[in-house]
Amino acid sequence: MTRGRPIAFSPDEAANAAMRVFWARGYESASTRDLLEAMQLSRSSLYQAFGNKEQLFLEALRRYRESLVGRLGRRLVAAPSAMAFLAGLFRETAQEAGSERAALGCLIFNSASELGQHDGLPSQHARQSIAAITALFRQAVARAQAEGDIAPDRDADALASYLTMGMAGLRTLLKSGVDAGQAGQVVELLLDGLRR
Amino acid sequence: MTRGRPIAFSPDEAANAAMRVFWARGYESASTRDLLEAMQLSRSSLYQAFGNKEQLFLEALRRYRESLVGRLGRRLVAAPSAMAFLAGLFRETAQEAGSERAALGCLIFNSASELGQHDGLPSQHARQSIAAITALFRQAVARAQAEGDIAPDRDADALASYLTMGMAGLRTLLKSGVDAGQAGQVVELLLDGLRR
DNA sequence: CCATTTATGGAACGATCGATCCATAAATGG
DNA sequence: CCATTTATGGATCGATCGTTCCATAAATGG
Repeated sequence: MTRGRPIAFSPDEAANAAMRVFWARGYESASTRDLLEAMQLSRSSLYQAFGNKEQLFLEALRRYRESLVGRLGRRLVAAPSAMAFLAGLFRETAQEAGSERAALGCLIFNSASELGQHDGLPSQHARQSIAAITALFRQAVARAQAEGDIAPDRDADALASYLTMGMAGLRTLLKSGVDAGQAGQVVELLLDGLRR
Repeated sequence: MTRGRPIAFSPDEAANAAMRVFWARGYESASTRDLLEAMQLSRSSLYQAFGNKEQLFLEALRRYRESLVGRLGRRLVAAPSAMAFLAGLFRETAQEAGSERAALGCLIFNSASELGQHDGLPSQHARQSIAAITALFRQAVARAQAEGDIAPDRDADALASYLTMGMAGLRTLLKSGVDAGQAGQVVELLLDGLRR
């Protein structure tokens, strides 16, 4: 059935390598040289397999979103309570302070900041990803209300946006070099805002 | 005293024009072509007057910070109460939703996100600017405590960082295209977290 | 074993990047 | 008016950008 020379690389691993490059350097600043080196393939193969830089970036955004939302969704389902999930997520993020991971930030928020309200597909994708994060937070808030940890009369949509704002702001603080102590205190204040 | 041909442009206006370009496009994406066009001067004049792109960017960051911190400082002093200052600032920012101004974001947070924890002077400058914003918020919180709007036993430093996180997160939400209604609700939740 | 198909390596493309250089313009002090 | 000093416009630099193209390698089906 298949004819011709078979590819000598894993498209999956190559795409993940590209994602890491975009994550660390941003869309514009990530050069094709950087990408080729990290993906360990030749120019021809990159363009043959992924089209061009923008399409490769879209693939990276897609993978990042799918991985993030999937992981958080599973974690929410497995958590003993939605509030425990939210508190754990934000506290762990605060604990990243000072690490290389903290310096990376989040590819979605990074891209939203870099691309803003552009017309292109990457910008649209980033905005949709933020909406997906907010939707996940909304699920968590609704469950926390059902579990009695958040008052049922509070606006779940507003609280979800509040959490998205909190995560975006927290990631900015971590990028600006805030220490784990400060980040932890901020997160506790953020969580207090949830409980009442 | 002064010899030679006088400059035919206003360095002050030129620097402000450069600041607006960096604000709208980011550091790396702002090309010297963009800058020259906005500043309305020739390459020679730019390099003669401002050194190079990085030094011009530093000047832009310096001006933005001075303008922002100065304006907010005056506004805080003039406000009937520190809490009124904070509520007004965040509510007005939320009202920018959907506007071109909202798409621009804040040059300081934009730069912190783009440059992260780099070694260079621009990154350092952005981090110091975030610290300056937090310091201003701390003043406001301390005054609000003295004025009875925030309980005196609360940690002013933590609340100041909480506000910086809130502003950074709010700017990200605005960039991602959230509407004024959602932004307004988020800000009210943020302000509730201040009062208790 | 040959014709066909696909992947690969690398040269090369035009465009643009930030930066430098030089001839010329336009002011000054003497 | 002339010598000097500084600013300006524009050509030009080497490097790098994203992308395309072509010759070659490596697999397949017949």
